[in-house]
Amino acid sequence: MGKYNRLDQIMDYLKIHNLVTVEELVIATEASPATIRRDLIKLDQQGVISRTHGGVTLNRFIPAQPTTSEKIHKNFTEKQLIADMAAQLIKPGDSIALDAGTTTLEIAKRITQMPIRVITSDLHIALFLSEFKQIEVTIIGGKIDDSSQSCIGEHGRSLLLQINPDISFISCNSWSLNKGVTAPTEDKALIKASFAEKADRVILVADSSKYDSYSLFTSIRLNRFTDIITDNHLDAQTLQLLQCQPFTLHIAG
Amino acid sequence: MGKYNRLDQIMDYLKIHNLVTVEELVIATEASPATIRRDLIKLDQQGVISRTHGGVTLNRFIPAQPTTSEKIHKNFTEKQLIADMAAQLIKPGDSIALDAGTTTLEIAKRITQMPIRVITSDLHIALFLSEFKQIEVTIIGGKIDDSSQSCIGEHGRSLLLQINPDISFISCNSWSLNKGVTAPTEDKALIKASFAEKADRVILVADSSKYDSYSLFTSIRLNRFTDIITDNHLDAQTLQLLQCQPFTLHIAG
DNA sequence: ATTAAAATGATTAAATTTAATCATTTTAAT
DNA sequence: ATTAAAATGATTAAATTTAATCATTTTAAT
Repeated sequence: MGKYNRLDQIMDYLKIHNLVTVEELVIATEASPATIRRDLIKLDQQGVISRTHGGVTLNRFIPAQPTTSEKIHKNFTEKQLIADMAAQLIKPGDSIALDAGTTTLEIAKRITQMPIRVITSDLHIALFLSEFKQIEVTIIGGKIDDSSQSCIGEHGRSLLLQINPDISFISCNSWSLNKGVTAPTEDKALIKASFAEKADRVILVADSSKYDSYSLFTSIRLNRFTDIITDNHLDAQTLQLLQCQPFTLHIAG
Repeated sequence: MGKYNRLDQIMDYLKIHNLVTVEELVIATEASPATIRRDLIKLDQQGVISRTHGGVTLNRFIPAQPTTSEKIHKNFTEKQLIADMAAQLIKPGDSIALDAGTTTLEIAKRITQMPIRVITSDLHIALFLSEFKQIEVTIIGGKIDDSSQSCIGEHGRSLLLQINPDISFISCNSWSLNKGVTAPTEDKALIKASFAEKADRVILVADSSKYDSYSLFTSIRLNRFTDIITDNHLDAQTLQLLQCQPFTLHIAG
């Protein structure tokens, strides 16, 4: 396996120190400023850090952040369009459930000023939303899955089965008409399924690039959803097929 | 109450954008660079943000971070000394429970390379430790308390009562021989008490400045603890009193 | 061991950010 | 309405960071 190199050293330093200068990393790694800058360019291209003229941080969350105001008004990704549409379905006073994921995090970013209750399995979403006073946040609890930094396991499931949200937003890495929403581990599949259990409205938020792929465990059949929000890059045939299904298909963008 | 001013605007911008430049804030607030810098100096003095020459972030956690290498080797606070001592009591393979708080977060920072299991109520600790592969993290779940960004309520308590850690580290804002460890709300007191329930060793980590103050709810009597770790600023009389108690008193520093 | 490629470090100029200063505008008190 | 104090904005020089270039060192393949 990959050995512990200077890039790992920089990453570990960034994990412990919020905002860092090149100078600090020079001291921590005993490399030259030029080398550190070259490393930072690599890490930046990987998308794991953010840089300014004079500062570096780990991208703990808030992925693919446009950094200049120019960019804010263009380069909307599919996920952002999907999140826009999803957020519009939420009304003040609602209780909503947010599955772990970047699309659901995008939804979270759009509801910060709304008086609502949110239940989530995602540490990033919980921490992010808990900074806004109008929002009451509940995290389901349980063992933390390293890759997604979200809760998995029976403990969180038991909480989800006790709660009846107005809307449950579920994201995924793979979905298809045949296999439904699938997940790579049984644990993750179980939590995802629990999100769909008690909600009045169950909404899949998934971009078209994830369509027609699948992982080992089926979590939720598509006909369990009341709505699916996706982007406008599905092919015509698929579109036709999905429009005949019992759920409402929303095309964002 | 205070109205929504430019400082709030800056803070809200920082909550959504990880790493930010003065230029961005100029655009977001429609103020001049000079004004933004003056605001940032204020926020920096309040300790809520970190600055470099060219970047600003919110201090999401990792409090009172020394920013230059000089400072790393001096200015150790009492909390850090306490955390040093606490971390030394942890052995590879242990299961430990970490109460919410900055002292326990300091402990977390010292055990990142150790193969252990950690259970915590604190979102920051959970998120922080979940980035290190050797550590298995569990969060107790429940409603998030805004002020401490940690879990409170019955759901998390039920998890704590199912788990038997080797050591439970408990922090507090107020402690005394008479009233024990106290907390401002019943919810918080209950969670804290639950941390002390099942652990083999129950350790209070609290600096001396918090001694002899109290809040409304008593959470844990001092004689429930097996150890107390504090700093060397307790007065002689108190010291003598505490040394006669059944717990082991550790003085850090 | 030799060689070529890649990585690193030092140097310098260019770009960017900050601090200091002072004029102007806004706010708050009477 | 008037006045003083505070806040803000513009300008410029100083400080800091970055990018570019090239020499040197390290690494990997034969």
